[in-house]
Amino acid sequence: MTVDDEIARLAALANPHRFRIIALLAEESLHVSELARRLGMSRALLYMHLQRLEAAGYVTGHLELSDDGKALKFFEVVPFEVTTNVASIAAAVAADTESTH
Amino acid sequence: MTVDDEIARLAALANPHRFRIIALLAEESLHVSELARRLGMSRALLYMHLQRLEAAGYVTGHLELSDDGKALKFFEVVPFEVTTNVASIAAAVAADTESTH
DNA sequence: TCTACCTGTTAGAAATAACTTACAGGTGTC
DNA sequence: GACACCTGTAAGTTATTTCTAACAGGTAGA
Repeated sequence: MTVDDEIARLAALANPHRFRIIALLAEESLHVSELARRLGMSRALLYMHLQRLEAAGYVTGHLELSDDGKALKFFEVVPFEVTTNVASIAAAVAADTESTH
Repeated sequence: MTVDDEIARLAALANPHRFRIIALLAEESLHVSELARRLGMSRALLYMHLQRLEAAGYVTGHLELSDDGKALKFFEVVPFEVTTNVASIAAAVAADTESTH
């Protein structure tokens, strides 16, 4: 695990909106507009946060066709476990300085 | 654990400089100027990062008097283990919404 | 006194993240 | 056609974080 990777994983989680997104999706898979309604935030903003979460691998989205023919983008959580401690950080930094030299 | 607390813990780690600071201090306790020299960064900037780390409880600093009478501010890591997963996030969000109502 | 260290703070610039507004396009129903 | 849903993006603003430059003050030795 490289430093950039670990930081990306941590940074993607470090946001109150994204916490609430994960908490909601943990209960049930929801499509974007419904999620925006429940969280009381704009769809455009939600998209940004979903992109960050998806880029880090915490959630995944897929288009689904509803009964009445509408295309809905559903998102669901990808179970994860992020563990960071002194040793893992030291190892990441060491791995980085090794590869650069 | 409240949402703000967990986010503060995660955000405090999510920075390459702070990773390197922790990695260095994991090997040995160092004073600010020496640390700045090894990392190749300005003291003012280092101070900012150390404050964030100390505020989150990852490092701790104390003044120490050297043999020749100079006051040196040494920092050392406080062993930690940060674990985050879907359940812990859901719990934090739930605890938050409980207390607000 | 001058030099070489050290701690500590502040004001402002620069870079990044977060957020808003405003689009364009689609399907189905009244 | 008008309305009520939906996805998706781009431009521009605001807020936050990060970083620089500059300062004030201290001790010890040549």
